[in-house]
Amino acid sequence: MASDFFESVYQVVRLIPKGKVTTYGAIAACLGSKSSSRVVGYAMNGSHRVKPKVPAHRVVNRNGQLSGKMHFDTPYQMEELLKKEGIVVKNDQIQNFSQHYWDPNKALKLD
DNA sequence: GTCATGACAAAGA
DNA sequence: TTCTTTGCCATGA
Repeated sequence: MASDFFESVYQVVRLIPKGKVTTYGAIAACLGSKSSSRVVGYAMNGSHRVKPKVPAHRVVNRNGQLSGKMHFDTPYQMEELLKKEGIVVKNDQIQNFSQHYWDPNKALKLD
């Protein structure tokens, strides 16, 4: 059972449009606690057990690195999914990260 | 009930 | 500039 904080995380992650990615810190900041990025990552760890699975593959660390690819069914599933959405992944690193970056704060503000 | 750990990030030295 | 330390909250033992 996910706590409210986790639910908020899942909610934001599900808002990420296809072909876009965001960072743990951005989500944490979106929730109001920029320092909670670690909790966001842990929330992603439980993302596989929530009913509406969240596109966790669209969430990477601030370096654009596929930090959590090993937590998927298969370690290569994450980059596969990203590639399918048009994102170029090289050596667990998203290329043109700034180009694919999607800011939840901005999206929510614009609504 | 407490202790340690985790898909991270920002600030200090 | 890089390296180290602290914060955050939930989960598991």
